[in-house]
Amino acid sequence: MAHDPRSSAPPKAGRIGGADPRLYLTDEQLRQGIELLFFAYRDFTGDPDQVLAERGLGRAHHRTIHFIKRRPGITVAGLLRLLQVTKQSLNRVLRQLIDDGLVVSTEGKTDRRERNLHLSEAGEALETQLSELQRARVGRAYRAAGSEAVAGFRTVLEHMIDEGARDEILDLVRRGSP
Amino acid sequence: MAHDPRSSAPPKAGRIGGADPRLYLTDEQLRQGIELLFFAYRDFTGDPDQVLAERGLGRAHHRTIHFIKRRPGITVAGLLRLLQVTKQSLNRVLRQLIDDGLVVSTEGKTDRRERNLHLSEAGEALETQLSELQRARVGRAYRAAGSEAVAGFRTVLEHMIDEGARDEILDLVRRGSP
DNA sequence: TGATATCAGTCAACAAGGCTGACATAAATT
DNA sequence: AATTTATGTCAGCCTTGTTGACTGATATCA
Repeated sequence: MAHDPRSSAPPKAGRIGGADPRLYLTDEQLRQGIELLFFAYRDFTGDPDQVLAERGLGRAHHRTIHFIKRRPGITVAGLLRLLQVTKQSLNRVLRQLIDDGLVVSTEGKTDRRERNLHLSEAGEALETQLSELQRARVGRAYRAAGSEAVAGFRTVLEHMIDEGARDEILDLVRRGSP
Repeated sequence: MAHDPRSSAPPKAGRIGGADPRLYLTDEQLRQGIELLFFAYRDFTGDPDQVLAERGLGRAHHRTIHFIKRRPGITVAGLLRLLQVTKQSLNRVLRQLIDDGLVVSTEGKTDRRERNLHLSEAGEALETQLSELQRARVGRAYRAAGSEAVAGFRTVLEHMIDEGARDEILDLVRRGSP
């Protein structure tokens, strides 16, 4: 890093240096990136929360629904790997979704210990409603920023993911199935 | 939006027409952006959590410390506006930080009802340790992605913030003080 | 076949960190 | 003097995460 991270006086130029070789990053620039991420993510997750609250659901249910929608037939273990929560924590959420008739759990075809998870019609409808809100927000931001910015946005986010799991996660995001 | 949000079969091209005619946005692209944001943010917030856990603190304390560091002397009300939590919720966190000697609360100079919040030396040290981790991650991602990507990253994030509060927040992020 | 491992589900207990409502105090404002 | 504002606190509730222990059904291995 270019200068002492402990110096509290913000450096003059917020400029992000030249095309490639030595990217001159000040703590101030990094801190702005951090705050931007905080505020953007807060609003990004804020939209669906109201819809969810009306049905007595929370953000955890949203994440679960999202990944089941995206990877129909995913097993409980697969979902656990994606969400990185404990089995007990997921089970409580899943239990509620199944009881509410939003998620359907079926016995595994080849391995009957497994459960394959799908959205019911009602689940699909809710997922659509929720993701609509987020797609609208992201879509607005993408359009306002332009395609080059979008490419940059994605590149930075990709590099922000833990290096160890990066390739696996990116594969997963792009291909859809684990 | 271009296509029926209720159609469950993923549309070939869920184009969202708009400002930039070259920008051809499919639902798939938007969904990838959403997932990328989810995974990146998870890892981004993950680093400090271990350090915090050792001291019996959580993410809420981190956010509080971050904003006090960034805006020394901020009042309780100011912090409430930034964090958008209830007074009771913030107070619990703040109480703990003050009791642990990480945050100092002093009577307002002009208005003695107010409290001005500052980090103690110990608080500064912790903040440095925590933000170091995040700056390292963001810095790595910035350097790997290059300056153009960084600009795009910021632009998209900025547009993802609620339009109503956007200017205020961006001012705040850039100028530092509310 | 019999032992072991794996996948899923559940019970119980706990903690962090949100929330609401009610209320108290001191200081500023009208 | 009355009211409003800034802060702090008590009590209770909810969601969503955790750990640990244990069960049942099925798959796999020796």
